[in-house]
Amino acid sequence: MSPAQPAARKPRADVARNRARILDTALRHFTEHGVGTSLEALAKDAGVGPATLYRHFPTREALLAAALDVRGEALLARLEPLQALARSDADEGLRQWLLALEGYLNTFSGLPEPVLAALASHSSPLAANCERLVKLTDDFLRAAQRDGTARPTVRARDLFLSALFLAWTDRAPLGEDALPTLRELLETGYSTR
Amino acid sequence: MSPAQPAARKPRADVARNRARILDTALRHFTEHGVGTSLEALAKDAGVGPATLYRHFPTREALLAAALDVRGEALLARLEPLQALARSDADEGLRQWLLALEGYLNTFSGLPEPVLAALASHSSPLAANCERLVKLTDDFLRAAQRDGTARPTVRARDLFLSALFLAWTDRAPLGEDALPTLRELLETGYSTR
DNA sequence: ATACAAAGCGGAGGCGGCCTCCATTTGGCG
DNA sequence: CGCCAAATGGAGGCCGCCTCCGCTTTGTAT
Repeated sequence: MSPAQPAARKPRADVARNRARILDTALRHFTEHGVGTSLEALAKDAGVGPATLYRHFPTREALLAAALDVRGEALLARLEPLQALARSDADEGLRQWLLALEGYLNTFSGLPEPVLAALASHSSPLAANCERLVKLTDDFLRAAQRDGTARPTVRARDLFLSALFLAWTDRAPLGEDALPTLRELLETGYSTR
Repeated sequence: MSPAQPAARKPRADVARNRARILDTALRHFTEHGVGTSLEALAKDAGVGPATLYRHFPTREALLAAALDVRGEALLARLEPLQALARSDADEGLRQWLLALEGYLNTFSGLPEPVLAALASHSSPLAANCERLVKLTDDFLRAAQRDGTARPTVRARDLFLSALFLAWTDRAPLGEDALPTLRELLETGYSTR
């Protein structure tokens, strides 16, 4: 039932090729110039016209979401070990997960902004990605709460936002020790120790 | 010694007039459209050419700093009562001050970004403004620490960043109760209760 | 009052980024 | 090989940033 009655035409080969080129270039440009990089320059560098870029990824956020999915694989690779850790030490597992999350939210400079917007908008291509991460955070949090090492009033979204906050400030060269101190403050806020 | 030898010329009258017009319009535009508002439109609305705007305020940040100084008066008006409160209840004084700070950092939509940048850059027109606020936060914090209601390892800059974070998330329509929960988490992080 | 010069002014225009038509090309299929 | 739908990319309109540069305004000296 999913394909309509007339036999579907095989998709053209250049579509996939162009999509791959664009995504590849996007990863480079987002990494080097941040999420605000010029899409025009990106398209030129990928060897396609602006229209092609916009056809494949109608908005900057759509492209960003696709690029994040690629980078997200690295995060997911770290997931299982952390889950194992959490089973023996829920507190440490949660802490490490939040650190990994912070790193991920820092994948591209300027990423926290659109992520925050996505958290609120619910209709952004990034939203699904974020919700999955909040869900995972919730798993770690629940384990820690069962162990009594995390306060019961804390919610997963709060922790996600805390990691987002840290990622946000990461990019600004504040003092040497500003980040660790902030992490500690937040940790004190959610943990029972 | 401050004026050079030849008698200085009285400054022209239109300079002050234009500056006032621009600043006035800037307050309106920043309030209505956020810190990213079009400076071109702003200039037109103020009845001056773009060049005049840029002569008075060479960068967006300079204009923003001037506008914030105006709005800052409202914050300073709340300062003395809060200081009085802090003398009798340092904990509550600090909490209220941080709330006032959060509100101030939300004066214009999008303000947290440039403020964070200013905190790091040290050469931004906003930097002086920020440092003054950090200094004030330090006064409240020290009082609370003397009273033993604030952890001794916390620093004023951390609290300022916390308020900035809350202001940053304020603008995103997250859940109904997201903000209070976050405030509570941060509060738990810096206080001894 | 008038003339002068310095200071200030604003429009015009170059630049770069965003995004969208649409004429042309590409590639799958018979 | 030829057809045709799908995909492409360049051209171009729009907007915002920012800077010259010729002109006007304003204070001051006569």
